[in-house]
Amino acid sequence: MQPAQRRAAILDAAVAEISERGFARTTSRHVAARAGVTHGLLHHYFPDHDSLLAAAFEKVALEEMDEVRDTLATGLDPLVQLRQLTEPFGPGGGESAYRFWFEAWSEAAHSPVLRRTSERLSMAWHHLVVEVIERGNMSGAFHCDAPHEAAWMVVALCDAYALHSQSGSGIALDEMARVTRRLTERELGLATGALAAAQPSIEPSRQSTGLSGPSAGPPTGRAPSHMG
Amino acid sequence: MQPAQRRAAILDAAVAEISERGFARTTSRHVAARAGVTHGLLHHYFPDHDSLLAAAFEKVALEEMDEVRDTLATGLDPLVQLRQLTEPFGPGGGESAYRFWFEAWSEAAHSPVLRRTSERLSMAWHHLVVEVIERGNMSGAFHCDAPHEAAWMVVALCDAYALHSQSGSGIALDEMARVTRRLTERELGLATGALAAAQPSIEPSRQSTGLSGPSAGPPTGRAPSHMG
DNA sequence: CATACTATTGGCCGTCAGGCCAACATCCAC
DNA sequence: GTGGATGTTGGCCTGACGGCCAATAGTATG
Repeated sequence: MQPAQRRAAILDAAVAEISERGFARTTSRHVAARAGVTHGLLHHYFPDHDSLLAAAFEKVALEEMDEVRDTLATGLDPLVQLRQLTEPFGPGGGESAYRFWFEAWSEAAHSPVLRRTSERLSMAWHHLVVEVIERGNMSGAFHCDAPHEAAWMVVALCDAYALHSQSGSGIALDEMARVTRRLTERELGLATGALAAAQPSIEPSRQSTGLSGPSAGPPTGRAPSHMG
Repeated sequence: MQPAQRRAAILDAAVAEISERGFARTTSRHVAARAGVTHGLLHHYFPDHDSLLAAAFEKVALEEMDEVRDTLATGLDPLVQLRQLTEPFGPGGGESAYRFWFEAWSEAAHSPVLRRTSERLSMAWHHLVVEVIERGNMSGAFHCDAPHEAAWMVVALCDAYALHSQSGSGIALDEMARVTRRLTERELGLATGALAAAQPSIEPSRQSTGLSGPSAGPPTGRAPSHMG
């Protein structure tokens, strides 16, 4: 196996371990075992344990930001894009894809490095939503007089969505989706049900984040709203 | 020191350690050191490490639910109560009080026990908000046709608030507070600024959660919106 | 005062973590 | 082919963890 592949395999294993056990409980030996190498080899690719965790986090973060850029570039109807933003879970699940980000949020409270990357992603994601809203305003699809604040509402509600799905909640996920949709419609001056009716004419291609195993998420599932 | 006091001191130390280091990194020895006892003594009060963590979590959870009940029982103007719900941070901070709950949310993804308690608190908190909204509807202060969903929005936004404050966010906390307030006003048919103008005539007494050190939070700070 | 029970100490054990490194395997350049 | 750089192994070290327990101090009760 080529060094680049080996390194990628180790990072994939690290991401999987972090998703399952959390940053604090992820051990070098478990990552090595999952990647199919001995623990001594990790030191060859990453100088220490923290470097491995940071690299794994950075990998997922970069892929997420690429996905944000791709979504912006599709040129789809703003209404359709917004629906994709407010419907994080496809039918049949996809919660597991959020687990890594939830761990990252939690760890960011302890790690300045993760916190900075978290902030970058948060801003990028908010910016995406603002852009979509403003495009919808221009095209006449929306009537939102405060895109900046409305975007924060959408982002925050999606984050809370992820939080409830991971930490145990009395609210049903479909109810949460309905609430998010209703908030979005109200803030954007849309008619009730307009968002649910929006269907993509073209499904944009998505790159895997490495989070989804064979049954980890829906084919069209996307990563969490942002991460911070 | 009486056994009950000692046990309480140990639990307080455990809560503080969990808030700072997280569940996974909290060690018996550190808790013992913070409580001013030797590590061997912990085994006298708690059979094992998990029991200690669970007891610490239960302690904070129970205090939180008591506070929920107290808030309901004050009989204050619904508008004032709602403002208290949507303004989790007093002037000058109080973020540290959220840290324990954020850790609990994260840990709930790994622990069925914490997850169940989390769900209980989530339901209790949502129920409180629904009751406040319905009382406001009856008194004429609000005009909300969907208290159930509106309550979830408020709760979710407050949770996202806590999340952003802990995990690093590009959004300023006062902006988040403004967004939350604006959402609440819109969902409840209030005039813009009505919530900010609401001032409590009587400040209800609050019991400490044991989270706030000398400079941990504002005197009037309350615990997070709920926990799940 | 004596006794019994509780609280508390401090040390020991086995386990496992991250870090380190000598040795071996592999592969490409010369 | 030879040699050196690179990839890889597996064992060792130190330290810290949770769990455990014999010994001691303290206290209430008779």
